[in-house]
Amino acid sequence: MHPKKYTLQDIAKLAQVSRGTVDRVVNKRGKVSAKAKKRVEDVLKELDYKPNLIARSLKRHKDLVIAVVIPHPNPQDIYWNQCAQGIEEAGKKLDQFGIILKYFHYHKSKESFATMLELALELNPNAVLMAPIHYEELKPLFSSTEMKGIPIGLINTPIEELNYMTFVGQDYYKSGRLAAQLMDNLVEPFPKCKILIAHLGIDTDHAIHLKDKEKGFKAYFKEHNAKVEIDTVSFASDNLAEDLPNQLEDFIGIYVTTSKAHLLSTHLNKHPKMKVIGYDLVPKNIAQLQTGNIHILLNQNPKLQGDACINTLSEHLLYNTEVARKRLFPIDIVLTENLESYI
Amino acid sequence: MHPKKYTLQDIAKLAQVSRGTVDRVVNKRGKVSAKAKKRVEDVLKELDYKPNLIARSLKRHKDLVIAVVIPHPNPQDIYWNQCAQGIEEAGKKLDQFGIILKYFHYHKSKESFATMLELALELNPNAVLMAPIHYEELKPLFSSTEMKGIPIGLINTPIEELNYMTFVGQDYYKSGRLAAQLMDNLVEPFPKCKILIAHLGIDTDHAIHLKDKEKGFKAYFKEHNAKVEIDTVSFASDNLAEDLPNQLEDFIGIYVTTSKAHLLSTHLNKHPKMKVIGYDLVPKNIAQLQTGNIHILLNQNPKLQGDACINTLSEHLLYNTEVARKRLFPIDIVLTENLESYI
DNA sequence: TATATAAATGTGCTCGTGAACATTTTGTAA
DNA sequence: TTACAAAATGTTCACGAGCACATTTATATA
Repeated sequence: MHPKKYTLQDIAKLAQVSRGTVDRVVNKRGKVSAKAKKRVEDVLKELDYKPNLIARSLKRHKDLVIAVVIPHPNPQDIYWNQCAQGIEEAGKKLDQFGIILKYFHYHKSKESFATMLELALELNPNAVLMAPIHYEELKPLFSSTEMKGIPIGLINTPIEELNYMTFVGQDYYKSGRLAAQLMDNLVEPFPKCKILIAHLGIDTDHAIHLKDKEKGFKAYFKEHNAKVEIDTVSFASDNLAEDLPNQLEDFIGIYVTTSKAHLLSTHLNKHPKMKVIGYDLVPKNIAQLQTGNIHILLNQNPKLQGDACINTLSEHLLYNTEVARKRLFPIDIVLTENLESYI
Repeated sequence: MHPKKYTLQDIAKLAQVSRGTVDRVVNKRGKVSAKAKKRVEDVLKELDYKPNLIARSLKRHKDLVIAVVIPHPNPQDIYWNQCAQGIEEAGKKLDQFGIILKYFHYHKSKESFATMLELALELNPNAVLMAPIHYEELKPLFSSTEMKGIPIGLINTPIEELNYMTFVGQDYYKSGRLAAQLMDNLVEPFPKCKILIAHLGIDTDHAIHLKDKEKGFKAYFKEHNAKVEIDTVSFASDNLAEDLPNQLEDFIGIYVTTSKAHLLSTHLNKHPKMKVIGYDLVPKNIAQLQTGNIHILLNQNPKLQGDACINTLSEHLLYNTEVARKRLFPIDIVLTENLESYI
């Protein structure tokens, strides 16, 4: 049942060559005659040889370095904070295998990002995990020859033009569609109703995604409930007191595309029937979910994403496996009754 | 930043003893003088020595065996089928580390389970992963001395009396509560409404869980919407034609606690406004979700559960780590708009 | 003190691979 | 054919820990 494990020595004997030759074929080091190469490859295929990774990483004494270039995980920024947590936890386990992570946390400016990426590249890392928030500014750095050959894992923002190896994130358009479906189920079917899309406290790092969410949200209603009227507002500041439309009573639901849904709380007291859908399990949002001001939170699972991205990269470094180019995480729907299971 | 890794040899030199002596101290093999032992232990503590697990498992030539005792994963039974899938996929990666899985699939009878568990124990496995469906019958087997010392991972059913090492599963009571909340949000607030809890096509292996779901469902409504009337029906057979109450029109929603919600389809055509919540992403359920007969599916994520359980056990075997005693998975809420991301 | 015996300590080989090095075979030009 | 480099192939050691075995040291007995 369980396949016997073959060693280089076994292969060598069967192919009637030395272990060194097999090693050269397996690791594509060249210096092997075509004839020998074929014999070895035949045996390799025949026995389905898989190198013993334990032995391999024992022998390799130099550490493999993964440079992690992400926004600074300050506690206020739950997304990157949790993401960093996932990365660090995954990193601890990889320590065993001689993989070490070097962190380059940047502040949210193009300059900081560029600096950190350059610093990271100076290390000559074996792989780079990064969140390319300022993607336009990135292009010159990416095209530089320094980047050549280093496997790149992207998180949060897939930039197709880049030659990345793997991407971990979500589909923001679908996230918007899902929010719309939830809203559609939540609100009572009035003959006429208005819903507000609110981009609150927007941060440059997610601006692009917000547009995708908006598109998805609108697309859903266009397909399923065209009589619903949808307005959109954006506020960069955290202070909504005077900015929010006074006529909130016209609306029956608010879709907050950022993690700032909790900012609405003071306004919501006047509109107890308002349905609110927001993002991310930040403490303030959780509190509002429990008081009933927020009805649904969508969880992007940044921690799992960080974990997944690091694991994909390290798996590639260690085992040279083919990796999925895209890994889209499901969007978890969080209500009060299943909140606990997510935290 | 990164702590240097010390080897037995390093310790030996500093403690002015031989590598063998250090080895004896580290592995508590005895045959060391008190004086030497102290010297070595001091150095060990000083340098915070951690054995290199890679080298250790390279040397260990005998495989570690995990016996997997779960219901037969036939394609009809999506839960165990996916669970087995997760286990097998996790197993493939562990192959590398000399961990092999031996399967003992049982048919759903006490006898079959007992037989398989005994067969598994005869192997003298290093760990056991099992789904203890027939838990009452288990007790004698568990108390037997054969079980002593073998780490046990439970999946699906936590049995507190057992001395298991780790459990992976869900909280069924909370699952019921969540379903209730979703139902509560879905149905329009009529002055009087009746909701049906349906245990359809019940299988002995989940019978206990179904009761928990029912309790949770009822508890939620008792707390939040006491005027809702809740009826309960159970059908073991798959043929509901004559069994289902004719007066379905009295009900406004149905909570199906099993993966058989799709069986309702023929009846639902007559009741287009009926809200249905079911479990598991089986193809038939998915089809009904897409046609709109089923509104929400709760996904128990059996595959991830299998993966998690195997990984926890093997991590313990390889690295002797402390493991979480309980790992409760969130219940995913699946609508048409996020269905794709789960399959 | 010599001798037997146990306890303590040290040494050497092994696991499978990678890489440096040593050796053999092949190819090419005089 | 000889000479000699280049290419191909073979050999050896190292990685760190575990374990069997060899060796040294301490203790007890006559």
